[in-house]
Amino acid sequence: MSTIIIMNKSVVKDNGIDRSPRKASSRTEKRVAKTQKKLLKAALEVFSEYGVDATTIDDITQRADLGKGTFYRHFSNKSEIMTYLVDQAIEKLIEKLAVLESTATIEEALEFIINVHYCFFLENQEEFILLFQGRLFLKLDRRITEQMEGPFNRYFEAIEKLLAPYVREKMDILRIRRFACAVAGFVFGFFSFSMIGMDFEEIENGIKPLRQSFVKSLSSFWTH
Amino acid sequence: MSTIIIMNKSVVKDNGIDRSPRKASSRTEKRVAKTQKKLLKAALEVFSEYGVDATTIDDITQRADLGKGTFYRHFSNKSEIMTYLVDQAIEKLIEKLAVLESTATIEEALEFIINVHYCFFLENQEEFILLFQGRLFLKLDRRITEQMEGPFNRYFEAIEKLLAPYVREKMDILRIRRFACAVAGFVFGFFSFSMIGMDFEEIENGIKPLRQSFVKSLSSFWTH
DNA sequence: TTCATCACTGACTATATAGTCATTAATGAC
DNA sequence: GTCATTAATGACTATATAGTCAGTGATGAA
Repeated sequence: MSTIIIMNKSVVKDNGIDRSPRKASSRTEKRVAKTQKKLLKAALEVFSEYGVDATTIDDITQRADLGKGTFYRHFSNKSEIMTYLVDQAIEKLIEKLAVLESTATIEEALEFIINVHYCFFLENQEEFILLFQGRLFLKLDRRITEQMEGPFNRYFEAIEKLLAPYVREKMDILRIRRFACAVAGFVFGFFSFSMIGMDFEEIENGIKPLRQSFVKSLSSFWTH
Repeated sequence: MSTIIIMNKSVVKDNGIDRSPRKASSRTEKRVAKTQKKLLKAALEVFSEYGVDATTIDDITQRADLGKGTFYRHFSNKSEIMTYLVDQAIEKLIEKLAVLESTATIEEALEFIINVHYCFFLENQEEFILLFQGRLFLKLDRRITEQMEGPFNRYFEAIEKLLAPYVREKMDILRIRRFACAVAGFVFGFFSFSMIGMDFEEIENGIKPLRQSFVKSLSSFWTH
């Protein structure tokens, strides 16, 4: 009888000596990873093209050039892969927000936050559209909502964390949340509407001066 | 052989004398109108609850307490009833925008525009959610897009028309469009994000001071 | 009251999609 | 090279939904 226990994606020896963390992830694991990546890429594409709701599993697997059954080896349904992608996108955004230097003034901090969103929008349009849709589901379908409140709350917390150093003693947590809403709303909203009949250069020309005034007004609101 | 030509919903005499615009719309026509109203109300409800995509025709007719066939007597498919509702909602919003007095200053005009959106959001949450979804489709499904660009363009034109009197000679049409985007984006975006974990009073407290600073910064942007 | 018209109905059909599973192909241990 | 394991496959089934249509009932003209 073998002493080797084979688990989902890793092999573990149970005889005292645990030889190496495994040369492991040989070709099979790489293939699996590659397949999953293909699925995620394809899903992100079709989600942003057709919308999450209108997308079928066949759309995803056809775009990924994989069999339908393969999808179900990796994800249990459409909602799962969407949640995964939303999570990933939010994480990306949070990561970019995290590098703000602590020496910045409130104006610099706000400018930075808006700019991060702006760059994210420019460089990751598919993710932006996905998040925008995801945001919408928060009000529409309670079941999906529960899966997605996590990522979106982390997003708000990240913004709140950036603003925390500038908070005066008795500033309400609600006030900060409101602030985060205003910033996120402005950025998402402006870009979303900009997407009708404006090209990139126009959007860029449009956002710059508006960003300045928005930052100015927000910081004067912030500091009373 | 009768000289009366019966058309879809009106009766026309073709013998010279056209007696009255018809006592006509007797009970039958009222019943038809009532049925259509029930369908529209039900559709608006379920669209805002489940989302347009997730809604089925059965959802609509069940909510309206009508047979499924009845739906198809009034609308040819889901997309048609959605377009109708979007059109209606935009018209409502435009109508409220149209009453701005021409004596207002630019600050007053901006304050007014934002306030109209705010009231519309408070009083017509279902329509607001529908428009928000409709806005999203503009980028997602080219076929639906074509049906809906009309209403959304009229919306932008309405805002541009309000701002036109304050335009300096050589102000670009693009600049005005950008401005309209910023306003619409700010309002839609802020409310949309506000809907997560905020009640009405909080939203009201949140929007007021932000609106003031936003108006101030926008008007300074406007006048250079 | 009678009867023609047409709004309304909901069981039915056709179709699209989710999810399954027996089969095939690739991998890696020996 | 052989063989066990498991990833990938796509034809298949079960189900949900769109859209139809023969039948029912309300309306209004005579």
